[in-house]
Amino acid sequence: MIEKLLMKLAARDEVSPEEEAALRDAVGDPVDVPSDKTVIRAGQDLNESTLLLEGLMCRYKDLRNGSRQISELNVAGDFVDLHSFTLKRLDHNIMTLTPCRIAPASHEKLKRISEQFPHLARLLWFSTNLDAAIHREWMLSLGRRTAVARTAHLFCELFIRFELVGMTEGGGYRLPITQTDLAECLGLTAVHVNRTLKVLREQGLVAFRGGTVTIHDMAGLKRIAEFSPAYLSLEKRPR
Amino acid sequence: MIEKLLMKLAARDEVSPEEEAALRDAVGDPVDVPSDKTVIRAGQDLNESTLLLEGLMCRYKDLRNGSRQISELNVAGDFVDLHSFTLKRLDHNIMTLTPCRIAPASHEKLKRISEQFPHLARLLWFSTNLDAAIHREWMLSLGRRTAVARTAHLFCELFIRFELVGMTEGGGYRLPITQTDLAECLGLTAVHVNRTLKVLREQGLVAFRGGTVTIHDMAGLKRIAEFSPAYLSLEKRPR
DNA sequence: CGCTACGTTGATAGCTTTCAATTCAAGTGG
DNA sequence: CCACTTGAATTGAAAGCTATCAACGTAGCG
Repeated sequence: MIEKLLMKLAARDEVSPEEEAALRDAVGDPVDVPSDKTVIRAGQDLNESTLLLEGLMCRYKDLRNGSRQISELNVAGDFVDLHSFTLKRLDHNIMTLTPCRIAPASHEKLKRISEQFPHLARLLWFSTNLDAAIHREWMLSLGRRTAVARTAHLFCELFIRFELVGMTEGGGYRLPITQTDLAECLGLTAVHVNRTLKVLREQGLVAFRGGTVTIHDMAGLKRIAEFSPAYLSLEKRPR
Repeated sequence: MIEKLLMKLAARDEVSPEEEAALRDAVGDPVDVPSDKTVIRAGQDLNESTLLLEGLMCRYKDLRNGSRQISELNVAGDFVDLHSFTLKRLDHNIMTLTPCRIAPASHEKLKRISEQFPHLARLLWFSTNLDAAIHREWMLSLGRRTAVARTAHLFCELFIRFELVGMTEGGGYRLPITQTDLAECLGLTAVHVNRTLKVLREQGLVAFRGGTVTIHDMAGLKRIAEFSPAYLSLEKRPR
């Protein structure tokens, strides 16, 4: 059940059998949630974190005028709100973008991990630091990249993140979200995302249709996105 | 020396005398660094984290065309790269924006803290999660707020962060950086920041001149920024 | 008294948004 | 099997916010 989470952790550091057991023990029974449902609301008091087993979720905030910014896309294996373990209340909402299966991990058990398995705790800490690194890259996109580069960059990032949990198929992957969802990730309007996708498609770089991303020219895509995977900490080393 | 760091932590949770001692023990001798110096470069292998004692620093990334995005401003008392403890290599550069005094904290000692003082470790973990929360708020600014709201929001955020370490004076604070620096935080050009500052000034909300921010109408400033301090986790509670 | 960094202002260009329509795909019911 | 419905994707035209390019003002300094 926590296999995808383990794949991601194991790509970054050794995980001992005892640590794996502790992690398994911390995760409770899975629950199914329909699409487009806000699972966690900003400000709510939390005593457990949520592990995403299947599906796509996102973190978002919105403004009074209704405009919304998604701050992270979460794929299977992601601990969508591990940061609530220390924050206790989140500053953003979390919703499903597709039907999802999730499982809780009580803060009580996570606390025990932090006391009895310091190395595992550091790995979990690492995971939240990785989220922050992704946030910084998105800031660079939002603040400085053009719409085309920004969109290309997101497709590159997701390729690697899906690859880490064995969810790419050939040069692409399933991403069953709407152009409006994409727009809310990219700080653009849905209309402009549509035009931007058209450019990427016509340049033979990548196609996003019917909820799947097909990368036709990875090198070219990375080039215009100025994509470098370093921020994803893909090295396996003691942490 | 670590007083400002302690002020910030103590605002969020109890810090025991033993924990305080462990923290003091982890921090090495201070060093002075001139302004505009990149102290840490992306990709470099790190075995210590840096505590900012005095001055202003920032994290930034840039694109091939030379445009730069600052992803966080760090004030005195901030651990500017605590996340390098688990990341080991940073995805961004860190530079001084003013003359600074910094002090190192070896990863070795931090590791010991994670093993012997799990609660203190959680507080440090909390600090990095707080950085991520700030990142998310900046993403909302970069992606969805107008130039005026974005600038106003930054001034609100900094007011609270300076207040936490006792560095506000009346309705304002020192912020000895250039409009170009601000532009790199806000995802704007320096020229547009200049015009935006003019609007804020003429509306009687806030003035930024000679490196100091003077807030004339905090309520109005918060209103146009849609500023709510919740993301700064200002509650004192067990973590 | 020039030099230089920073701040200010004006005019113009350009990317993205807005507003509106139209097309497409998929599901529902007659 | 085919209208009807609905959400999503496309496309066009116009408006708007921000960037660009350039010039000029200001203040600190050797």
